[in-house]
Parts: sequence; C-alpha cells; structure tokens
Amino acid sequence: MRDLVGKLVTSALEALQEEGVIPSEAALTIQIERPRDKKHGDFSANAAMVMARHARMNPRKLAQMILDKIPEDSAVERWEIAGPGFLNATLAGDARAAVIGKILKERERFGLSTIGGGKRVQVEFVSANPTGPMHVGHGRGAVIGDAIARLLAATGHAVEKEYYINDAGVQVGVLGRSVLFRYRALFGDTVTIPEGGYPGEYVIDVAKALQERDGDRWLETARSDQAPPEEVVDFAIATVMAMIRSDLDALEIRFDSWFSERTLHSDGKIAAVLERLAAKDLLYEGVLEPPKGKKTDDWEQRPQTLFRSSQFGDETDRPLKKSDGAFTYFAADIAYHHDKAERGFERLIDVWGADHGGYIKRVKAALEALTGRKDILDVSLVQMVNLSRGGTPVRMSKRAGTFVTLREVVDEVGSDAVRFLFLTRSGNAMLDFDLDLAVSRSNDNPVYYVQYAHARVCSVQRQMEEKGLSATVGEDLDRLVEPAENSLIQLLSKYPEVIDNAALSGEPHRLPYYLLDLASAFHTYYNGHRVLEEDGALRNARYSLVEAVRQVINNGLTVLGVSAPERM
RNA sequence: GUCCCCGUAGCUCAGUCGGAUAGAGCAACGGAUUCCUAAUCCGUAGGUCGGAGGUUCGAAUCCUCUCGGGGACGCCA
Repeated sequence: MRDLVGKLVTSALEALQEEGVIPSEAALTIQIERPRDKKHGDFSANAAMVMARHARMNPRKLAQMILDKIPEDSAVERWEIAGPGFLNATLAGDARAAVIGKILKERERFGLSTIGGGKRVQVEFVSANPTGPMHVGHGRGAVIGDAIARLLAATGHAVEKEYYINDAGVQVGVLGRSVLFRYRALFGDTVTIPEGGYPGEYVIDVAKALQERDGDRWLETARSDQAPPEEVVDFAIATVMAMIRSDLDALEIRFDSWFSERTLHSDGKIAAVLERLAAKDLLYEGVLEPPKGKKTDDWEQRPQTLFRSSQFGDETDRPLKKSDGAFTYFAADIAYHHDKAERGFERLIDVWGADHGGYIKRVKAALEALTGRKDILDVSLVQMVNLSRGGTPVRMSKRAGTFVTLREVVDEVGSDAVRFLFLTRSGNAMLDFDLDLAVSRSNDNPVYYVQYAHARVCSVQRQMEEKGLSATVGEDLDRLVEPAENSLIQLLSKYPEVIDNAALSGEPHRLPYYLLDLASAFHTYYNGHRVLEEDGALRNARYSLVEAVRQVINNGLTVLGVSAPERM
C-alpha cells in the first residue's frame, strides 16, 4: 500500500517535471510516512514541501498542482492537502481491510520479507569467557544478539549465529588452577583460594566432576603448585562451556557454530594474518605513548609489534604482541574476523558489551586493511544491566563470588519474561533490572499484557465452539467500520514495516513496543465490542479481525523467541 | 586529555529517514464486570525534550559549543 501511494505521487511529480513546473534535474526524493494523527489519513507525502524550493513556489500551491496530477486509483478514497503542504491519502475501506485477508492467508509467513536477498550474514554474540556461568549482563547481550539474528532471518537473510570461545588466554589457566585448588579440598586438604583465582561455587562442581572422572590422578600435580596440565584445563573449559550452553538453552538460544580461539593459534592463522599485514607494510616495531587519564606509575616503555591502525581511523597504533612475544588478544581478534570474512559472509555483526566499545575502531581498521572493505562489520554495543532488588542495588563481584547468575534469574522469572524485558529497551541505554519486580508475576510485566491479548483471542475461539457458532474468516470485512476497528487494521498493516525497520536498524526493541501497541489497541477493542455477535456477517468480520491480531502477535512473539500461550 | 553511550512527565522509558498539537507504562486521583478471561478497559492530572547557538519551509531528532551521569583508553579479556 505504501509503495502504491508513493508510486501515485511520484507519477504526478513526473508529469509536472514534463511540464517544466519542476526542473527536470531535481531528484524526486519524497517520503511516504504514516501520520501519527488519524485525522491525517493513512499515508502522508511530503512531496510538495520538498519540491517547493526547486519549483520556486509555495508548498501549498505546489501541493494543489501535484494533487491535480495524481492518477485515479480505487485503493485511495481521497487526497487532502493539510498543514504546511502535506498530501494526505485516505485509503478506501476495502483496500485498508485487505490486510486482514492477507494475514489470514499468509498466516505465519505474514511479515516475513525478502529484503535480505539471501545475503549471508553472521551474527556473533555472547562470547562470554569460559571461566564461569553467565551473568545477567551476558544474558542481555545474548537475547539481543539472538533477536537480531531472528529478525535478519525473518527478512530474508541467510543468518549464522556464532559463539567465539576465548579458550586461549591466561584466564583459562587461572580457571584450571582454581579447579585444582578445589580439587585438593575434596581430598581433605585445607586450601585458600589464591589471589586472582576464581572463588565461585561452580568451581567446586567442576572439581567434583574432575574427581568423578579421574579420581586422585591430579592430586600430586595440584599439591605441587605447578601450572595446571592442559588436560585439566581442557576439562574445566569443557565443563564450564556445558554450563553456559545449558544457560543459553534455558533462554531458547541456540548457536549454529562455536569457534575456538585456540584453533587460531594452532592453525597458524594469527601468524598468517600478521604476515599479510606485514606484506602491506602495516606492521612495525615501535614504542607506544603512555595512556592518558590513567595512572601510569608502572608504565614501562617497551618496543612492541604494532599495527598501523591509525591509518584507518583509529586513534593510535595497536600492539599485536605482548612484551613476552605472545600474541595479544587483539591479534587473535584480527585473525578471527579475517577468518569470518574469508568464510564468505557478506556482512558481519558483533554484539559486544559496551565496555568493549573502544575496540570497534581497531577491529574495523584491521578488517579494512585486510579485506579492503570498510563496511563489512557492524558492532552493536549493549549497555550494562544494573541489578537491584526491591529498589536497592545488588553489588556484584566476580572476584568475591557474589553475583547473581543469569540462570537464577531465568529459573525464577522464566525465559519469556526475561527475553521480553531485555528486548523492550534500546540496547544502548542502560537497563535497570529489579529482581523483585521481574520475579513477581505482577501485572506490571509487559510480556503478560501481550501474551494475554493472544490468549484472549484463543478464548474467543473456544467460546465460539462451545456455543456451536462458526465464522468464516476473511468474509464481510466491509462490516468493520468502528474507529477502534480501523485503528487495529492500520496497526496490523504496519507490522511488515516494523519487522523490516527493526531488522535493518539492528534495533529489536521496536518490535516489543509495536506488540504492546497492538495488544493495547486490541484490549481496548475487546472491551467495547463483542466478537461473537448473533449477526453472522458481523461475526465473520470481527472474528477475522481478532484472528488476524492473534496471528500477528503470534508472529511477532515468535521472532522475539517468546511463547504465545493459548490460555493464561 | 581523547573516544563511545545516555539526558524527554514524579519514576522507568518510546519517539521511524528531520514532519503536523511530543507519547506509553508505573505511581496518584475518579470510574467500568447481567455480556467472548478485570492478567482488561475508560477518564483526570502531569512537559523549558539538560542548556545555548546554528542549519531550513519545519528540530526531541542534524551540526557546533556547554553542563550532568555512565563506560572505555599499553602488555588483561
């Protein structure tokens, strides 16, 4: 419909161009929008205001000339000039109601689009270190990343979800050491967790699992205080990753692939990528300036292998090797992102915590240097979650082992509510998450509001059967004449645009807000109008409408990974 | 010192590519159920869109400056 309106206005403008009213070189960049106010019709074109300058006449006068040239079309009931020169189109009733028939025909396919054109896109998210269970902040990134992936899939992209496992740094060694301490304790040794070790309870679980599998095989090693053997570290990583997978599973999040940082080292991919950079003369041995604004007491100037990322928009050049000669995390990250590009993805999306925002420029710089493509990577930053309980902040410290895990929250609140609450907020705003509020199954919880709308329609369905009534969907839609019905129809017709916009902008929160709007319009309607009317034609019309609402809510919730219950 | 995010009603937040009289939920107050689920609805009240300039037909939205809050800034991840 929107396209049709645009086409009509454009053809009018072209006619005026031929007549010389509008200079032929002027670009016809008009916008068709949906007016906020119902009085302004179904669609609104700003053509006259945009073109007024080119035509050198006042917008209202030009609007009249455009209006005179707009071709007749049965779908548009009338055109009006309003405000500073808007051209407002009001659709004919049947053209507007046609969306109901479309929804009831396409069912779960309604709203899916092909704007992605089958483009291969990879979404990398979560990528939490395999050193402990996920916390609430990870959960937010996980849910948002998953929703972005689902939105892209719904809009015709070939999406792959990937988890990058940081299994190569010193922190996994710390994990191994921590496990061995707990392991010793299981055999009666009195131990204290060393400075910098992981104190969490889960470490005990890992140690127990190790004991169960290997008995006392590692006891001597553990007591000897030497570096944890690779086999123990591997076991610890695998066990923790199993926890993480289980946490993700509880949130309905499934990945297509899991990428191990270690393989970058073992396959020589990091060394290879450094060679490529060296071949482009983008590496050198140099010394960095001390960072500003941070205490620099222990700063030592050391020559390091640096990447000339400042040539690609970064603030400074970045080190690729530590002072001991080992690769930096950044070096591995370059190799990883290069590998993604090599795998043939046309677009890469990373979802990171906001505290990693400083890395965007350097990773983009590296990708541009290696692939020559500036825009292949988009990074979505997800801001922090501030946990509170009954209004008082919950202090969390991984070091002290006092943190609320994601799993605890999901187990208490449920996947639906957690997902919806996380998604009903822009990712780049901080999120205050009150455990008491989320845990209480109160009516304040927006997810229930939307789900209830769905359940209510299902209830109408059941009532209809019980009463021995029937309705033919898609029939007698001309009986939908009430203002509340028009509002609903208009909202329904917006759904495909909401999906496309949310997907293209990478902002999933638009969808929950839309669903809340739709549910609200439905509840208003439901309170004031009976669906199961005696009048069969009216019943057909109204049942078709609410069934279309149910279908769209179902489709939207599915994209969000939230269930649509039939009764509550 | 530099970079990123945020600032909109008492609170929590939406606000599409710059569009018409800036919206919702919660909280407050007053109402609605002989009738398909009251996990709902209706009404009242609530605003210097942090501030100042600028761009233009038109700015919460874009640009510059500024104030406030958060985050980041060598070898960690």
